[in-house]
Amino acid sequence: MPRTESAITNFHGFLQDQGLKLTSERAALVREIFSIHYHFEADELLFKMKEKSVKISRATVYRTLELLVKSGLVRRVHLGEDHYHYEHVSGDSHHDHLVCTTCGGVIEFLDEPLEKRALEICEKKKFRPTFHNLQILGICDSCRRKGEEPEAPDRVTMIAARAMKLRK
Amino acid sequence: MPRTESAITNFHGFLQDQGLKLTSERAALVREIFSIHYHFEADELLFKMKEKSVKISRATVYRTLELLVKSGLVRRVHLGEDHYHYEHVSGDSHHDHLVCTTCGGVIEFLDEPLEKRALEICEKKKFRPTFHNLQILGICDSCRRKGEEPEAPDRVTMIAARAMKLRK
DNA sequence: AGTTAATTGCGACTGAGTCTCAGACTCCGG
DNA sequence: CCGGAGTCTGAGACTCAGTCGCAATTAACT
Repeated sequence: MPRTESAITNFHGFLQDQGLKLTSERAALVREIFSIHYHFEADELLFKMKEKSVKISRATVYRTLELLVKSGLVRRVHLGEDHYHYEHVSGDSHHDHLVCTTCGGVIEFLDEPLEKRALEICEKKKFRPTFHNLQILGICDSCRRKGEEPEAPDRVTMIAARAMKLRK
Repeated sequence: MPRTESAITNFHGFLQDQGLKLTSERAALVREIFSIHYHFEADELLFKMKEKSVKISRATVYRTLELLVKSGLVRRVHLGEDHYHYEHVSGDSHHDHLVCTTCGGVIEFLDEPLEKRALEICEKKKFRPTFHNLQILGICDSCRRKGEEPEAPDRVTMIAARAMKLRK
């Protein structure tokens, strides 16, 4: 799977166009990001690098993510609550998200008629779209089956889930 | 315009159902919120109260907003970047947003075919939606006209714009 | 190899949002 | 109309994501 290396090449090209440099830190981050086939958070990435004993500072992680977003190799997504999540762009394209408020799971989808309709709306409003972001919050099938509406939308477990992430 | 008072009545009902109380602070916040006919941020609300010399602490503002969201009288929206924005629900319903990345302006819209399509997608995926949130980022008509693509998406001015908001 | 501008890490900082707890208030029953 | 139980408030400390400034380092072109 040479996807990762081609991503680095792409990124390198982008950096050169901007008069910027491809450093070992940046390359390592791209490699890591393209091995994560899911959404991730900035601090999660930082933590993974630390686990692998690749020393990269928080600032660099954030700076690199910003560059990657600008280059188009990585996309920023809002999922349900809180702060940002990221995902790498796999050559192919855009999709939207169904986010389960009970288990936190995310289902991706791409729906042509919906995309088309969104463009028509923009046209009507004379708005030139560059990107869009649709999340539908709700309850996924499996959560619905086990226990109808298992209480509050589980802020608690989501927080607990990330409590482990020691900082620094 | 008795909308505000009926909102307070609604909220009172909601609170009672939960065994909670309608305090003067909560009422004042509801009154303020229903006089803002646009999106606002939590700290902005705090600031407005301060301006009017109605003393309400930050904690109370956040706590009340949470209750209002739960009660359905206020909606949380993501707009473009950063943190949350809120808007009151005006009896009528849901809408989505076109957000201009140049001037920060927001155009609201409600499009039936699009809403319908979103529901169909949920059905297909056996997902029970409770809410959705669509933002389309791009360039609005007037920004497009004056100067094609006036540089970077103006993070700077957005930050400057809020720099004035002294804390406390 | 040398130069120079870009990059890094560090630690301090910011800003939104949360938590704790003592004192204040609401609301209900009497 | 009063008292008590339990909710609510304000203040300030705290958290957590993200940013910034700066001195030391490094990529990349010559």
